[in-house]
Parts: sequence; C-alpha cells; structure tokens
Amino acid sequence: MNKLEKMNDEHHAETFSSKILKWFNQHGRTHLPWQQQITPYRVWVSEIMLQQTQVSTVIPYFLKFMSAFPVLEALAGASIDDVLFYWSGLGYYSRARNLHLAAQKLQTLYPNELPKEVEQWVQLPGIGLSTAGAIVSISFDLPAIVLDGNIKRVLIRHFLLPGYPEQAALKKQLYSIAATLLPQLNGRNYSQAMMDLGAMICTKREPKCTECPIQTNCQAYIQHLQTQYPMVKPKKPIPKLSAKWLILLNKHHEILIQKVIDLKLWNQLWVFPEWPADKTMKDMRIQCQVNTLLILKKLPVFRHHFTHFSLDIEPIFAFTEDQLSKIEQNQQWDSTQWRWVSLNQPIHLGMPLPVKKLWVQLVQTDLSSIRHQAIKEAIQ
DNA sequence: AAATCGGGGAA
DNA sequence: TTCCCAGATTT
Repeated sequence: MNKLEKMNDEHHAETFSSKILKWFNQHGRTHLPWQQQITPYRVWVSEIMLQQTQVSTVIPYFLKFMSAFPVLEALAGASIDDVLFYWSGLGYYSRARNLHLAAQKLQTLYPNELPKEVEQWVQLPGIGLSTAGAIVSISFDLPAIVLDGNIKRVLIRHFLLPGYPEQAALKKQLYSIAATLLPQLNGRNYSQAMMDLGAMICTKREPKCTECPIQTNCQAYIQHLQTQYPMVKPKKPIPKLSAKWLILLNKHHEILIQKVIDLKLWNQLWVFPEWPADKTMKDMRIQCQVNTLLILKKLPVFRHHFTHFSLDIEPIFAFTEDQLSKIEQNQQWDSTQWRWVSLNQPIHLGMPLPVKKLWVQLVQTDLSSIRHQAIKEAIQ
C-alpha cells in the first residue's frame, strides 16, 4: 500500500463492513415477514425455521406459526401436538421440539425480557453459536457473529480459504476472521447484509461477482477461482429403503394412526402404522391390536426422498370389523400413542409430509366403495 | 470427526 | 437427476 492509498484508507475508511452496509442499504432485503415488528421472539422463531431451509419455504410457515403463537407465552403454553401441527411439512422436527422446550425455559429463566447475550441463547436447545449470533444481532441491533452457509461461502471465497466448511479447523478460522470484520455499530444490518450478500450475490453457482461490493478484494474472484470455493467434500451414496404402511379403516369410517415414539426419524409425529419387510400380517394385526384385518387394496408405491436415504412406501388399505370399544378395552391401548381419526374432520396433529399427502389422497377417495368392491371380489 | 435429521427448489 | 439451503445435536 503506497502513501496515497494509506491516507485514503485512513480518512475515508472504506472498510469491509462499510462496503457491505452501503450495499445493503441499496440492495438488501427488508420486506421479509420477520423483518417487520422485530422482537426477539419473532427473530428467534424465524432463525430456527431458517436452519437448513430456504427463505421462500419458510415464509408461509412463519406466518401461520405466528398467528397460532403470537408471543412466547402462547408457544410455551401450547401442547407439543399443536406445535408439531404447525411445523408439519417443514422437516427437521427436532427444531420444533427444541423450540417448544426452549420457550418454556425462556419463560422460566427470563420472565421479564429475553436475554441480550449470545452466551445465554446458546444454552437453550436448538440454538448454536451462529443462530445465537443472529438472534442477538438482529433482535437488539448489537454486534454478534453469524456464520451460516451463506456467510461462510462469502468469507471462504474472499480469503480463498482451503478446506471443507464442515471441518472444525476451518470453522474456527472463519469465526476468528468474522470477529475482526465485525463492526461495532449496525449489528442488525450487518448480519442481514452478510446473509443477503451470500444469498443474492455470492451464490453457490454463478456468483454475480460484477455486482459484488467487495469484489476488488476477493481473492477467489481475482484468481478466477470463485466456482472452485468452498471446496466440496466427496459424498457417499445414499441407501434405498422400503416399507409398507397400513391404512386401517374401521366400521366408524375412522383411520388408525400411531405416534412415533423414541425414534430418530419423525419422533412424536403421527403416522400410519408401518410394516417392516420382515414382519408378517399377523405381527401387524398384533401391533395394531385388532382381531380382524382384511386387506382391501394395495395402493401404488411412491418414493420419498431424504438427504441420507430414500424410502419406497407401499400403502396397504385394509379394514377391521372390530368394535371400537373392544380395542379400547385392551390394556395395551394408549390413546397418547394410538388414535382412530375420522377422515372428514381435519386433524390438529403433526404429520410428516408423505403422511400428510397420503391423508389428503384418502380424503378425496370413496373408501366405502373400495371396501364394498373388495368384499364383492372376495366372495366371487 | 462423522453421522443424523426433512423437505423444497434450482439447474 | 444432483446439490444445497439463515445448523444443531448425538455418537
């Protein structure tokens, strides 16, 4: 840096953060739902929803969630079934369970006003360092470090940092760099600006470097390596699994659903009884605690994709002649785990998306005609 | 350090 | 199809 540049640097102070903030004032997003009526509660909920989930997906969920639980007290006082109902289809359901739990903790620990320290927020379930930084900076307009996927990409390219973003060493390096860049003022806009820059300009594919406010200092751009960074970790092939789902209809035109308990996937959500390949029909009958079980129709197999595996689902439509009372007399019966639900009235319970979709399909189907048809065929 | 958790949307 | 997105938690 020559003398003139140094003088210019000192007097006009075109720092990293000032360029970012200036860009944000002209191009940043300011009309997202959680950017209106900013409160720590609303910011917190939005940040949890936005973990691993794109903005456009989150918006309708955020609006409905806020209508149902407008303030912390409403969320803390709600049932987990109710919370999961509003989360249904959004995925990563542990986020909703942690959100609910954290709401209750917050109410106890901070009855008057929510905390302003990152250290206090990270102690709550579901809140890591980055999310805590986002909550504090955006809620209170304080300086706090956010390091989401977007910001990591901006910094990795800008400083041409080698390694995978998942690696602890790189993460540590990123926090250190982020701390030196963090301005003492405009914490809210700076956090938002960095995220917007990553989402709108410094995109994964085809970054719009010519529109970037920090283009001239970006090492990746200077060396034409912007598409090579961040480095991509090699991925493993995903396994394919299959399962059968039992859609059991009773005499009262109700369907049997089961609450998933103590499983890693879809814990506490309501699903159709699942039938693993190694189980017999008798096992299924026992599992569902019914004496009679008549298979009416096998519905077409459909595939559901997860990040780490795919699942082929074969829905089996069946009928039981058991009286409802008989089933409920069973000592094993637990109404918190099993429920007969009428197809006609919408259920206020959490269901994962493939269950939700199948449910909608069933509502539109004339089940009794299928039942009569199947019985007729059986007789012939 | 690696695995795990869901679903949407872009290309 | 494949990849990845405002990550955190468990193993």
